[in-house]
Amino acid sequence: MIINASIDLELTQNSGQTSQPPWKKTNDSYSDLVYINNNPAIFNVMQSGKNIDFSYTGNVTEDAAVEKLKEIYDLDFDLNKFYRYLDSYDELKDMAKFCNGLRLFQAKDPFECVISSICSANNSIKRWTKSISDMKVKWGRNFNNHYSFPDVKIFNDLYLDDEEELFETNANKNNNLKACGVGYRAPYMRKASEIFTVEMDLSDIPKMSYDEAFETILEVPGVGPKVADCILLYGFGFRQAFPSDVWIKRIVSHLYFDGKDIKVEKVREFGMDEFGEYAGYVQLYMFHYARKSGLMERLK
DNA sequence: AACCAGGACTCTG
DNA sequence: CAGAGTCCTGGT
Repeated sequence: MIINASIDLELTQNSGQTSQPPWKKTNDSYSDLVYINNNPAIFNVMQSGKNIDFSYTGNVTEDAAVEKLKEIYDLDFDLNKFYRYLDSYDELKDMAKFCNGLRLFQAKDPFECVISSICSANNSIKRWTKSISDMKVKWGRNFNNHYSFPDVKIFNDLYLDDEEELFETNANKNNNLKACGVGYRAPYMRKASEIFTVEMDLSDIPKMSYDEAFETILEVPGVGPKVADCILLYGFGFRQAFPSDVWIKRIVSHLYFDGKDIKVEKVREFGMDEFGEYAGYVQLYMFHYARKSGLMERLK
């Protein structure tokens, strides 16, 4: 069925948002395993003009499936209104045309988003997406050749590296976190999953204010300000988050501060004050505008 | 083959 | 409290 909402699927899938790695691509369609009230379904999406051609299999109602699809691709977000907003500022004018149809790519699973975001720190998109995909194949549930992200309980029992694995058991090898190429982030990830079993419940986050959620998620090992904002934006839809890293710093500094070197922390405050509810989207569009327009090369 | 990029954390002053 | 050094891996 055609879902009437403009989006560029290719762009959105490959925009490096830390909710999840890109979905499995077969010919022109992307598919993945999605759970709706614990019922597995395979979602399949394809570009159809400006819209999405959506199909699914699984024991869920069409209404529930479409609703979930809208959540994941943020289809209720009014892109045209956002483009009018961008057009009204000299600094942001050019961005829409370089990123037309780019939308938030939101988490299917908040825990997957947390681990993906921790994994993305000090890392490349290519590398963290491969790590997460490897984890899914190793420890996720298999449903019609698609894999879920392993849940907290499973994650809790994982070994960190070959040594630990060998010491604990003489069974498999390469069945540990470091074998997924996460390096020194492995202990952060395991500690994080421990926290979610004993003292923090991810389902509480949506009930909090942005500030409270930010402070809470910062407590998780391996989560600093940038990663916290990624989790809040891509995992929980807090649009006022403005994830700030070196690239956003360079871009903001170039556009608004005459190239002056400013602290990443100041960039975050500036973005939140300046863009309000659009902060998350502006950050997304800035980054891709810089990539596609050649600005990134010039800022290096 | 030696270097570099990328955030969070830890240690130092 | 700010600034510097370190962590791992894939890429040049």
